[in-house]
Amino acid sequence: MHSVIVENYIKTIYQLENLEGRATTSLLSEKMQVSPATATDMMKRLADEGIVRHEPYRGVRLTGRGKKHALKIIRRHRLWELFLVQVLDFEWHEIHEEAELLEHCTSEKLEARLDEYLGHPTVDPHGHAIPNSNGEIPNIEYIPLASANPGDTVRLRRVNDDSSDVLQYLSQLGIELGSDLAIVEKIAFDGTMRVRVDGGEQFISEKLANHLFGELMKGGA
Amino acid sequence: MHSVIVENYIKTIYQLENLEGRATTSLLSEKMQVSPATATDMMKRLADEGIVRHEPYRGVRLTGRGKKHALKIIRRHRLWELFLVQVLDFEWHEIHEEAELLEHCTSEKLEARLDEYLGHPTVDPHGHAIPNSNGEIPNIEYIPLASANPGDTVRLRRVNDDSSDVLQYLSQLGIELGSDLAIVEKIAFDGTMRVRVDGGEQFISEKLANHLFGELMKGGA
DNA sequence: CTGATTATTTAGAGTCATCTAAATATTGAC
DNA sequence: GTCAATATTTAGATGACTCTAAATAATCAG
Repeated sequence: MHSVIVENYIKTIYQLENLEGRATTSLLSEKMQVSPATATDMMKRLADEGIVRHEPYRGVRLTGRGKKHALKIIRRHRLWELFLVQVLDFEWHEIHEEAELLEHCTSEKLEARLDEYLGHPTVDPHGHAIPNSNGEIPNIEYIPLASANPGDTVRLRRVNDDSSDVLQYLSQLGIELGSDLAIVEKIAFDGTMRVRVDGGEQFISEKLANHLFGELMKGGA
Repeated sequence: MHSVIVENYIKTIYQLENLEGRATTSLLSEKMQVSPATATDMMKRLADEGIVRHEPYRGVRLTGRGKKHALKIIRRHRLWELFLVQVLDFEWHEIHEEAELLEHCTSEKLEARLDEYLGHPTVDPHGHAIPNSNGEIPNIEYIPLASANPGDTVRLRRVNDDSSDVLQYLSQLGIELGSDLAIVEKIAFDGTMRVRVDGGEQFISEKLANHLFGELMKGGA
């Protein structure tokens, strides 16, 4: 079995691959908070183990086996997040760090029991899909709020940000999964949006709007 | 903070101290499955940190601080055990190994939420007292089944064994916490007991009987 | 109370994950 | 297309935890 450290590299490589196409030395070293030399070493080690394919100077991509590993860890992470919210009454901004630890001490049986207790859930409290026990993950297409226009209403379905601050801020604005965000105005200059939520009006920066995903309910391009 | 490894040494020292008065090099090395040299190293390290007091060639004893550390870990272990049984429907023989991992990835907040969810419990599924959040642990006096005599009935309150096999075997015999064990006969030769439980008769070896603790209900010396 | 046995410690070394500094390869500006 | 800037890899070293083998201390039998 892999150490906690190695599991975290595998998970991070998966995320970088989804985000950037592949995990380069500098991206990996930044995300893992280690020196580039350390990232290179680990990429070579994982390549030797058949978890990734390494093209020197061009980064790594997970193999099929590597992808399965990563999805297993992500599944456990997201099951724990949901469990913390639904059972132990945690807030959505408190769960990421906890799950980051718990995901590495979860046996097959514990994973199965969590899954069962939660009724075989398909999404976590941030709206991310939970891979099934075979490591399959549905690819649900939502649009980023930033791509919507004045007159559109977007129903929030996913927040692509594990940062506690961002999630806490959204809660403060009265925004949660399922909230309908009606775009009143989009400021051309910096992309900031004025949106109506539950009767109130809020400003959402373009940067934040790029992390909010949902379904277009009415209005259009 | 301490590594998982160091936490396990601290916990093991606590257990050995309770069992044998102090943790010697050989006991510690055996329990931790490391060489005696490694145990010595760790004892010296923990002494430097003020977790234990080390008398060379005579083993270690936890300091006040060390004891607090140990009881924190044990508290988390036992809360998780109870949680696994009560919430996730685990059997009592399946929980030790799981809790052995979870105890090391439990934040203050998670510990508090577990405790709250379980209604501030005082004993775990094997009947061991759960230390409170100040690291205080009540010392409840029960008698070992082995000390009881024919005619006595002992109500089972604690099983001093984390081995999955032993617990599974007890379940097979229909014995659980709260069971009344009526001693029918004690074989002089090897101490084996014939006991009546729920209408059936079972044999319990002296070795096992020394791991079963409870209250004397009737009969006497 | 002495010698043999057993327990403990010391010495020296290995592995894993990490670092810094130096060397090498790639990329981008002109 | 060449050279400077940037990214990556290599080389050598460190700390945490582990080992084996050798040295030393404690214990026990006679």
